[in-house]
Amino acid sequence: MDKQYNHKVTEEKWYKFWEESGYFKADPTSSKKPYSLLVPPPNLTGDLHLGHAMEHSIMDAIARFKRMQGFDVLLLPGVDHAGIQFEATFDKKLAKDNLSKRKLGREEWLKRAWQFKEEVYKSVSSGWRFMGMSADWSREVFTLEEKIQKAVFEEFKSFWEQDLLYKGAYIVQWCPKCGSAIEDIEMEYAERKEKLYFIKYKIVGMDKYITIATARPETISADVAIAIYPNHPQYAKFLGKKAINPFTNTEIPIIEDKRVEKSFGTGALKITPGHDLLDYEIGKDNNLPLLHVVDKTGRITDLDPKLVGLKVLEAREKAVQILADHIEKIEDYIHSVPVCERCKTTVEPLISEEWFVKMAPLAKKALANIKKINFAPKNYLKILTNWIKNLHDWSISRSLWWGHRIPVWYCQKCNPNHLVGKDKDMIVSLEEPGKTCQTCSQKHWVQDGQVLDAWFSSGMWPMSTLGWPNETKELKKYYPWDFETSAPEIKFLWIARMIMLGLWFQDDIPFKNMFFHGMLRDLDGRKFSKSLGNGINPNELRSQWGTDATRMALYSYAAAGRDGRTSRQTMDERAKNFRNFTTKLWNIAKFILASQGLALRAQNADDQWIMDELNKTIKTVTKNLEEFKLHLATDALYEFIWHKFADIYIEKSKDRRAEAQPTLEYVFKTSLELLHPFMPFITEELWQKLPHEGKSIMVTKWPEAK
RNA sequence: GGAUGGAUAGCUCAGUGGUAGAGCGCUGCAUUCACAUUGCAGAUGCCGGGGGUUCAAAUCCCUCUCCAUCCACCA
Repeated sequence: MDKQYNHKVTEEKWYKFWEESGYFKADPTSSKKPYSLLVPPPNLTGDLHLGHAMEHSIMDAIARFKRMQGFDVLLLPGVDHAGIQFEATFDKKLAKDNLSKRKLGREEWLKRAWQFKEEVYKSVSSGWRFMGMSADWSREVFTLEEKIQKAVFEEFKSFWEQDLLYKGAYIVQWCPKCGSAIEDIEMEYAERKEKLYFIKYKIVGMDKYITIATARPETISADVAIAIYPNHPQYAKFLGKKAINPFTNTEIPIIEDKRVEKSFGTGALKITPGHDLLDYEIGKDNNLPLLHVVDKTGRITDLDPKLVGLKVLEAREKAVQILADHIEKIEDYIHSVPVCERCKTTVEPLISEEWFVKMAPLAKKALANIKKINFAPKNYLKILTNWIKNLHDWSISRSLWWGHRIPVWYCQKCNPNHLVGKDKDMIVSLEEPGKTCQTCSQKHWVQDGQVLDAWFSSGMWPMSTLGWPNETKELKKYYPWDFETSAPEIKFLWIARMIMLGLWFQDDIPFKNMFFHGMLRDLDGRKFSKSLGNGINPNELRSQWGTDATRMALYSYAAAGRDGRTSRQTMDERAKNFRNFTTKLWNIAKFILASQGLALRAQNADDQWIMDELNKTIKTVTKNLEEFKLHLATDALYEFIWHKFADIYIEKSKDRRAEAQPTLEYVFKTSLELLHPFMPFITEELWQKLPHEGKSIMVTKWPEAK
């Protein structure tokens, strides 16, 4: 045996051996019981970070454990097309070559986007096969590939036929930079210092004024009313009268609404239903008109001839100048404004034509069945249940090009405004319809220009990856999935959607065990991000300390739902400890193998003691793995192997070497088997050197306590 | 405003009714012995504050303080 362990050589050798032996492959035709694990698909554009490394390490440990227990394991990998993120990256690249969407046109843009996708994929995909993950790479799925496209179409079509889809003018959060509606959960808030303007409106026919407070004077020409809170001490007497908009000189009604805050400003609010969510609701309930004064590029529309063409902030300045005589006072005002999570642009609420899914029936079914899922930690059942209870309809359209294009075709001649309804000239179809329009008997089909929210497809991931809507043998055997893991970050975006869609389309929960790992953060508790430059590259850790040691270091952060703080130094310290552990294993093997063949059939109390301890360890490790408590399983193994077997038993065995040899071999071989799910490489290397049966530790039988 | 976590050794974290734990760091000793990528020994803690339940509380309950995350709202 070499004096020292070389992790690089070993890892490469055994990974290749395992893959070539077909050990990673699931076999839907086998009679073994299935155990299925669905890998959360990483974003196409993203480099894999420490969080992925932990996710992979967790899934792989469970997969290897179940494989050794005799299950037919499917560990299924995939890749996400990452809608907005990919599109933004690609557009940036095009801009460097002085190209743009407008210059290329949709068809050419998509052609190049796919080429770019291939390039990106080639450069990053090999990096995904890391941490020793025993995934069935032959089944890797991409969210835009044909199989998934078919499933997404079926999903859309079913919703349409079940009358759960509608398209409508609705107030949405619009990102002018991304040029797309975004959802609440895709926004974040940034604190901004702005001004609060107190503007006087004259009451028609009276020499009295009503003062409102607003941060957005530039939208004043889209005002359609003034609302006061009920029983306003000063203003209630103006109810039913009209006020004069000082900017446009038009008359608008004064109404009462309990949603107006007493304590904010003057207790009176200008109602701009086209550009504010609350105003939209109040406007709708009072049958007020809907006016747009800001367009989708963030500029003032021709509704306002004085400000037309100006950007929002320029318009605000000019509006304030024009309104100077009507402004009672200006206060400094610090508040949080919604910004786009991706590009940090201020989000503009405005009216847009979007597609929606009616969620009420899906939510109902999810709520009736969600308890069947075993959540780790348990409190996620409540968190998800509460969210689903308060669910709004799901806005599924995005004004992007990179994604699943909405499979709806309109007759350009008979339905030029692209209206939607069973009686409209439109067809739900993946391809351009072969038939003619029923009104004009001609073919003038144009497809809806928007694409579907990426989560509309990833929400179907548990089914679409298995071939749904076809009743494949995979779907029958592996659905529902036995194990799914995720960062808590996407519990609503992804996990809740999978639960609702799985129950809706497959009439069963998508996974039996849902494990939320914690978020790894830096020592100040901040997220890892490119812009902060605080990320830790898992590959550097692997090459310095070995994949096995890196995995073990990550398991110590793998308690369900617990965030962890770490740094390169902290990771190094932990990984170093486990690198030392691999060295220890190596040296134990050297010691045992030096006297191979020496064997006397005799036992003493020491042998009995270590066998008892081994049995206890088998029970602990098995139980903790069954309960997904990986950190406790690895703790128990580390303690047993190092401090009981090596420090005590081996030391004592030196006086009675031949007698102890069979026990030494047996205990060590069994320990390696218990350790294999966590440290796959060194355990294979050493197991192969010890007397053993079978071709690989990977497919040997999981130890049982005696 | 609502919800959910967390506060344990210098640092990062386990532990969830029965004599306070690990790793790293620190101190001392050991070295022809499988292993210095080591072994042995050791120091370090009012387990956030206060109250309660119990024979017994880091652990269960109440309360306070601080921290974090998520959700809602921000005219």
